[in-house]
Amino acid sequence: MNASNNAFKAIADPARREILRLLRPGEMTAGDLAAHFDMSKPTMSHHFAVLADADLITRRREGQTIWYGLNTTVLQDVLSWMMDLAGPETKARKK
Amino acid sequence: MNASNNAFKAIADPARREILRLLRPGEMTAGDLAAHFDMSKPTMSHHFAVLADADLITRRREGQTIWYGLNTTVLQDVLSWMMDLAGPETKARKK
DNA sequence: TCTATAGTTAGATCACTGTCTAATTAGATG
DNA sequence: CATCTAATTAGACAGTGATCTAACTATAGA
Repeated sequence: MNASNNAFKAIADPARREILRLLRPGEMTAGDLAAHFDMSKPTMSHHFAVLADADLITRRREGQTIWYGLNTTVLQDVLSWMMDLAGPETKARKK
Repeated sequence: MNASNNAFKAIADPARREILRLLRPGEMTAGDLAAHFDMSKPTMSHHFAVLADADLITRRREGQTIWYGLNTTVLQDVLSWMMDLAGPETKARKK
């Protein structure tokens, strides 16, 4: 039912949150990203796949290297869900 | 390392997000919460426990019934992490 | 104290997930 | 084309997690 469920699942993992944080300033290659972690490259590839499946990152090939970038549009959904909860005490909205 | 990791894990489940949403307007009893779901009471109890462990909800006994309430303080942490990512394009902050 | 009600705890099961090594694809280059 | 580099896919494995039934704890009331 919830389309952004994948996004919530994706950000549940600390490594994936760190990947997103690293991508905040701009695109990075898969290799450079992987270098920040003490994990095998296949494991990193898996995390990239989960993030991409949730539409949290973009993927672009350039020769041999693959560039990943942050896609904030889905994050906006997650953000707005959270702000609905954490926002001002009373809720004077729809219905 | 990340203290609010439990919170991210907790909100990864759709049922638990719905619980939080239901608690938004105010406290509810375990039974009334459970009535909104097609799950056994023990399963609901498990979800309450996960949310409580993440400090996302409060727990209060009153006679036979237990009242759960939303605790937004941890949500603020999650929120601020997310806003760092989804915020304005350039980040002109601390190192 | 017996019983009914509200809720949790215990224990089992099955699916999913994070991780690894080995093998594979894709592109660049001699 | 042979080979090197970058990255992914395949397959296995252990740990976690969502769920259930059965049993238990706690409170209220007759």
